[in-house]
Amino acid sequence: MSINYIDELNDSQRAAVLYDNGPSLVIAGAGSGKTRVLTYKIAHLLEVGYEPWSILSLTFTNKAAREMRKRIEKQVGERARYLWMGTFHSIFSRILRTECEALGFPSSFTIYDTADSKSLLKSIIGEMQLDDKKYKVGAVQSRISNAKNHLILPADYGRDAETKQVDAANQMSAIGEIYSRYWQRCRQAGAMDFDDLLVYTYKLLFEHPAICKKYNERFRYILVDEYQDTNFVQHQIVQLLTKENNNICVVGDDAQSIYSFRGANIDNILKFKAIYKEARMFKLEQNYRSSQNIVGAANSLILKNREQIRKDVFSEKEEGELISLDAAYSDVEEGEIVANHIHRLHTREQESYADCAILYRTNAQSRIFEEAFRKRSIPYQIYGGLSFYSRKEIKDVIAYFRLAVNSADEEAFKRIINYPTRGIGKTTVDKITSAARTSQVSLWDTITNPQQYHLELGNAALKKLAAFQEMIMRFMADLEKEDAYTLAIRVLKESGIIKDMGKSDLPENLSKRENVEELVSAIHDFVETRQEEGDPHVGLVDFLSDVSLLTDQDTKVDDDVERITMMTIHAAKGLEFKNVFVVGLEQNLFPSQRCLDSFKALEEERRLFYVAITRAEQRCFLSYAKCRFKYGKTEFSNPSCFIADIDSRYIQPSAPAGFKRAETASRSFGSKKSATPLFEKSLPPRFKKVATTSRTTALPKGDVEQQSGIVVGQVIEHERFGLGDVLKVEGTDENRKATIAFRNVGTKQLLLKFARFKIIG
DNA sequence: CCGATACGCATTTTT
DNA sequence: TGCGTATCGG
Repeated sequence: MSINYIDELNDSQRAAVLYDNGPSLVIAGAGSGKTRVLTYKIAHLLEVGYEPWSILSLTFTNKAAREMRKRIEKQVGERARYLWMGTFHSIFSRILRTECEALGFPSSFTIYDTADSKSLLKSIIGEMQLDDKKYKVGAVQSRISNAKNHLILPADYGRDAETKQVDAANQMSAIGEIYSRYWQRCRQAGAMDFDDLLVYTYKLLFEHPAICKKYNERFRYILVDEYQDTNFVQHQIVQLLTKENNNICVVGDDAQSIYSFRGANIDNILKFKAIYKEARMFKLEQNYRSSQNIVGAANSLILKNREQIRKDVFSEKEEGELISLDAAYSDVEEGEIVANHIHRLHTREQESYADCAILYRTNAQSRIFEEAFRKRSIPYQIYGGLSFYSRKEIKDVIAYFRLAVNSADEEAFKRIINYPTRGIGKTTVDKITSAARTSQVSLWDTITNPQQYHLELGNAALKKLAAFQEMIMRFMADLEKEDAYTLAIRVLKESGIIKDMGKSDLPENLSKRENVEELVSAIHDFVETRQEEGDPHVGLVDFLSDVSLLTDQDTKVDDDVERITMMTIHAAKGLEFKNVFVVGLEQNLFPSQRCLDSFKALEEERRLFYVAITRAEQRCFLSYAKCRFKYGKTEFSNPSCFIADIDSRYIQPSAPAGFKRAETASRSFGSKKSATPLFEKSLPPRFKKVATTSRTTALPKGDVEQQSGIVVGQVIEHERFGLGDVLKVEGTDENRKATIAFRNVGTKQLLLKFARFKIIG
């Protein structure tokens, strides 16, 4: 087996692949074959003598890791199995499981997900008797997470001047104390949250030179994908792991850094060469995905960003269609316009629905498109929303597993102590909690030795607790004996979950049962796969350590049916579609208004738009609405400033009839608005009701007649439906209605009393 | 312990 | 506006 580097790689890809002597930075423009380079590079390393287990490659998603492993398998076969390949979190949790005794953690430590960590923070805020209106759990959580990402531990937190200042400004000066307690409580519970997996890995390597050395010797070559999305602590860990061999290859695209709100630090990639002084830089600039027009448009857009590594992305594909730009009057009309486009593509161009994607800035925007598609029976699929593993029923079941594996797990305990209902109410739980706090032991220990920890409860309550405790003990006893699947079934039966869920046949209950069944079958699959791989005992412990790091992205969606994909732009990163619709291009939506005051944030939004456009292979459609229903109100806005950032020669100049008018109209409207920002809240004068029969001051009939005097053949411009031709006018006075054929929304009957429109001609 | 009702909040979310 | 959660009362 030999790799044909000449035929399968272009010059710059080949150079990046073959360079294996010291650190390198691969700047991979959108669609430039980044994964190809990574897989070939690993194949090359194997060919020149690296053992598979001495190569570590880190990704951000399980999906990316799986796909890469699959592709490498195709090239090098069996050996791919022994590569260290996975997400930062999964690889580090694996290391931590073997080494964490050095940190004072049990190897069976629990991983707290965001919900667990929120719940713990809530308890702490309550215990400290802080005002939970001032100390919002989410805000506190993100402050702590931010500190961890910057390796500021509780002991240093108060000392950090900037941190202190920010917290004081937000009237949350107790955050440091909350952080300390949270840190302590996680330790007591034998739990790490997602950030801890990184922080403790760093601590492990930094404070234990022998362990650091061991892993430096193990990993002789390290590759990191999506380097633009790494945060400070990830960057530090990578540095610790590479300090002996200095063999590192990072791949990324600064232009696609869109996760700074999660701590991603674009400087890691921008300043890579400052840290690894002798690093070689390779630029992959040929885009194999998109037409020349799309690449040109994206380039012209990103050129407006100041902070970036210059590159000349080019395409040798066909020139392709120009980018289409549609101005809609309202969010509803935008939905109709997009649906019309897709309908046209489907019937006239034989495009599959599966080749079309709607990309938006916020999840809330999906609804209008759903309605438009449903109306036309166009199949669609929405990505995002509640993930499988964060559903209540799934978390409840898993909490049983967690408590059996790690009895100190406080969040798991609280979740299931009275689920299914076993008569252990809030008062009892409060007593357990305070007894546990006083003695500094876990909730579990407290109910195991109630008298030792002064748990003052009635006999009935004690009896119920003992029964609960015995049940969990039975599961604990069999952790080693039984496989995950068998034990999971027993947990479901003996805990009474199955009985509880069988109680009602309400649709939501049915779906809960389905979900639990899906979980059980996932456990079954897990056990079988591991057994096939030669693992003699696959217990719940193993399942748990795997499942905590899974996300929605890992649950498969059946793609047998051809349907339109709808998702946020963030979710679309790394994907590609023949036809892409980027919608809601309005000021205050995209870019989001929270970004307008910060230069850095605005550039990130622009990168987000860049990511959106570069998902398209052949056609890219942009659209915006002049008004949009938001929080129960109609809000008006201007087209996104990003539209003007695209060189106009890439944009289809001749919009269909009506659009030009809309353009000019919105522009003149816009100039007014920017002069007086208050104005956007009120209804613009041109959309005053034509026929006003206000409740308080009813106009005389004659006036109504005159004002609502629209006649067949006229063209009107409606506030939400846009341009339309008057087909018919009937009825008198208050019941007067008109039938209007709107150009983009179809024919509608409007009661003139309520209709907001103006007569154009 | 559940249901009704009120209240507040409302980007993006790889792990 | 519309949802998810918090709280109170039966």
